[in-house]
Amino acid sequence: MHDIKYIRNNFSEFKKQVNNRNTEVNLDKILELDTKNRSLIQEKEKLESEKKTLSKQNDKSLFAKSKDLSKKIDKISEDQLNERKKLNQILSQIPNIALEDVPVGKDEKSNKEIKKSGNIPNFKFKPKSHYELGENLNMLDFELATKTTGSRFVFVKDKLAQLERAISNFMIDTHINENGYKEISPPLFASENSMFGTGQMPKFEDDQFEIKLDNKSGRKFLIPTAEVILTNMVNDTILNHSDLPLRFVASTPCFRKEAGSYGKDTKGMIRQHQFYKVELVSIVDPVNCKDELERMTSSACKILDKLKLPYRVIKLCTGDMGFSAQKTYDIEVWLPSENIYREISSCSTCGTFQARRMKARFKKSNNEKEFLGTLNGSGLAVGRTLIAILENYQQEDGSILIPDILRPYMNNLEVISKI
RNA sequence: GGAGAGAUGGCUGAGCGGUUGAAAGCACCGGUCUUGAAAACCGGCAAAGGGGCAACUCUUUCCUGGGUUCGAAUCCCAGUCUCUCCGCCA
Repeated sequence: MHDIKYIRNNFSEFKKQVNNRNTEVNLDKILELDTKNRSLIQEKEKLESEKKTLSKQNDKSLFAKSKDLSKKIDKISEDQLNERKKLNQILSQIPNIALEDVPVGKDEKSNKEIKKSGNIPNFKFKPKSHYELGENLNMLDFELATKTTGSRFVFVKDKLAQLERAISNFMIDTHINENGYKEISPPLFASENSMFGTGQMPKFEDDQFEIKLDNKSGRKFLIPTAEVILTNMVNDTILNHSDLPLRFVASTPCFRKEAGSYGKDTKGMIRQHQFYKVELVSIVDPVNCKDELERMTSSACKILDKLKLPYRVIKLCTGDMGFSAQKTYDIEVWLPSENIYREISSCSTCGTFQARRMKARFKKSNNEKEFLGTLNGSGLAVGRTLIAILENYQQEDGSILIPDILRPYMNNLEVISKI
């Protein structure tokens, strides 16, 4: 959510920056609504002030007049609330604006590669896809999932299930022991308010799974990412400056409808309705957002380094970033079967955009309150890491070598092969 | 599922129709004292929004939404959430 004052005072600049974000919001309407809203407020307040004075006099002869004022106030108040509602509706749909160093562009073609790391494996045979490998091992079962559940789900079995768990534990351990994150095991349901806070709602409601608890309580949604629940830990709070930075890590299932991606990545477990992800969230003094983003991204890269998987880091352009992001690095891992890099992590700073929606603030030394900076990143997507290991560590006979660093998590198993 | 209790500023907690935006304590900030710190003492300290270059000023807010009243944190109704007890339960 943007500060209306900022919009008012920097309108043309703001408009230009929002247009870089591929949105079709009627920004001129904002100014109009804002002006209307404020003039109604002035009218209302003038009458309220009058009424207050009358009331204080406690004089019977003035009661009728006061009652009359009340009616007028009610009327104006209703109009004003109406205008403000319309204004907020528009404001809540405007994406964050990008930092200066973010490339301007319409789609992924304008993204900039900024780092490449690791060696692309040179196979003496034609590398198989992760689903071929997994199915041949009898350890990935898509058909079974179709039977029990439906499309875009998978059964991971036996040693691959163990490997998946190992990946997740290894990532968490690294982040808590080496990168200073605190482990959290959060709820997987989020309230509508939390979904609003991080920006999933109202604009992206169609991507979310709503859960019906009962008829009484408020709306609940399965988290599409732990970012929602971890970031909202500071919802409506005022932290002390000395509490900062807060760094959280959680490994959770994530649930997404993947609406609008029909026909995309239908084979394999690249795009599922449910997947595990290790998520990193930082809550910081907003002046530190940029540094924290670098730190977070390198925390995520470190995982790939340790797994010895080849990857590259991409700086997303304005048109390709997520709704709440101010700047985003995607980390892409090499997939031999596709001969391309695929996204395995996305690290973003949101500046104060989410904090403003959440009313998440901190107290500065002079007691002034300021909105917090929030960042989130995958560290990493567990399912996709499993895919990357399958494909990059495959051998000609279809067995999978286990990366050294994961062996302690696998009872020192060295290779996964068909039984 | 049944029965109760509650929701007040960053926190704890008074107030229960008319200078109450709200006592008190804690926390925090400034100062005195001290070589420095602590303690003690003095002072300050809610938020959001509107107007003004500014000093400043106005309005709203005591869970949310309605209602009663000239006037509501205080009374009434509905809702949400929290807690306790009973039942059920991984």
